[in-house]
Amino acid sequence: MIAFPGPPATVAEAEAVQERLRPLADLDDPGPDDVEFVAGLDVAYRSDDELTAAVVVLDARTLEIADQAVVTGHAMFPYVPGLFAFRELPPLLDALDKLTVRPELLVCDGYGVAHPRRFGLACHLGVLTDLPCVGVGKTSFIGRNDPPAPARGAWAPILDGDEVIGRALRTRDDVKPVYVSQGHRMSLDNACRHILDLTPSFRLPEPIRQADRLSRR
DNA sequence: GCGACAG
DNA sequence: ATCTTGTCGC
Repeated sequence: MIAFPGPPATVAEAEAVQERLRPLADLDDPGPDDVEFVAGLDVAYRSDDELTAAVVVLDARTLEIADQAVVTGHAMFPYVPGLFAFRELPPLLDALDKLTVRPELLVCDGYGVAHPRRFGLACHLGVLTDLPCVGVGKTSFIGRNDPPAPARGAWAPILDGDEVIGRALRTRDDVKPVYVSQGHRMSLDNACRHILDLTPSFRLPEPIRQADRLSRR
């Protein structure tokens, strides 16, 4: 695990960190076909800067909880679209360190390469842990996409100009899609396959739902 | 120049 | 993210 350096002092510095780390994200590794344990990560905000980070490890086959960890802390960086990893990363890394069961795949809320500098939270988290990592956003951020067909499993590419940066993936019939993008060591195809497997009942993947639930307690 | 803008 | 009532649908 690479230690998280102190928070950047300025927006420009934070952007420079992303530019510097971007080449370290592995977008060519297709990633594992199967994993035993998957972790979902989420952060809830209590007030302006008090936050609670939660990580829940699930058995990827049964989707039962195998381990979990919570960390409360204070945001050391303001919320700036494109830079919110600098708010959530420190407590999330602390929570990951508290785990007993080691996940082989990370699923985090927010984006990976579908980001202004192609280095969203999922990339940052993946690079620092060197674990396969996928980003799942709940709302659109960067790029444009046609609405996918209404059936679960349907998807449409998220395009930034000619570049495919992710997929709008329908995880439930007739429910708005989630936005999947590569973080680290996992292809977009494989990522979407895993996300569908991890989303049997609700709109959001089970690891994220559980982490969200845990973070608000 | 003016909005839009993950959580 | 969070502040929040009722309401539609399975």
